[in-house]
Amino acid sequence: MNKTLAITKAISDGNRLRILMALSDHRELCACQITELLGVAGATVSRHLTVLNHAGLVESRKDGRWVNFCLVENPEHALIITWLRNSLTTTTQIEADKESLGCILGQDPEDICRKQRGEACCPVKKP
Amino acid sequence: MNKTLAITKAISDGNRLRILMALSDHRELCACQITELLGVAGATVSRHLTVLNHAGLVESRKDGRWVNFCLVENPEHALIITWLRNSLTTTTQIEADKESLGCILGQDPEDICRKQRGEACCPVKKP
DNA sequence: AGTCCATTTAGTTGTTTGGCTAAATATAAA
DNA sequence: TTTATATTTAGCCAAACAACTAAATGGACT
Repeated sequence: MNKTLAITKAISDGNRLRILMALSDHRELCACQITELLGVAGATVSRHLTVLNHAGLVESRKDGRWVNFCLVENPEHALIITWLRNSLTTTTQIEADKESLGCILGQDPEDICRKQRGEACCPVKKP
Repeated sequence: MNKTLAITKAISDGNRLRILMALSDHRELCACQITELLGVAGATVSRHLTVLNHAGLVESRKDGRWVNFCLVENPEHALIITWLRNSLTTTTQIEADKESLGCILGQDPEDICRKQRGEACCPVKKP
């Protein structure tokens, strides 16, 4: 039962659901893009990603200083991911996130990180 | 997102998963039978059932002093219930529960409640 | 009415969890 | 090597939660 519980606990938090939906729309996102989307501290995002990873829902791929995350393609998870997509795609939060992600993907990750540590950077568009 | 979160939070507890699996095997169970299965205080079971009810997963039917619970048949929940059954039916905990439930259903609920309040289950005449 | 009793609600306690900041780690560039 | 920086880990705090006991509720019975 522990494996199942790891998954149900992993999906019982709003920010983690937002991460899963973002990754189900865009194959791969780096930590700073997810941080920008959620608007919480990078350390907090990292911990959420660890929870999702331990549940087997998300995996990471290192690319230099950057770390990219994507959903694990596992037939055992197909039902639950489908159910989450069905339940969430029409919610205002997830629709707003989809819009935000459009902006975020249009920016250079370097600029995103600069902004996140409080430095000035190129104009930022927000919906 | 709140509706979805109510469901994911509801299924993120081991005892509540046990309740859901029990109800998916036996159409209807009364509170004292579930209490007997889980082996925790009746008040605790009542709270778990309230959480499941608020998430829309479980409904109750009063029958005199007794209260019977069953799964809500809702197409929106079909996927998640199926996924839970797939993930859990082979776990030792749920298999043990299935066995226990066989015994519990064979007993008179009156006896179950007597036992739960500490009386001998097959009343012995006192001098 | 009065009693019994299955269940729920209140109130308490110890644990878990999600957030933060600051320090540590690991990689790239200078 | 030294510096810069993206991410993770550690440590802290407040809110949420699951368990318990005791009190309240509501139905059935005499």
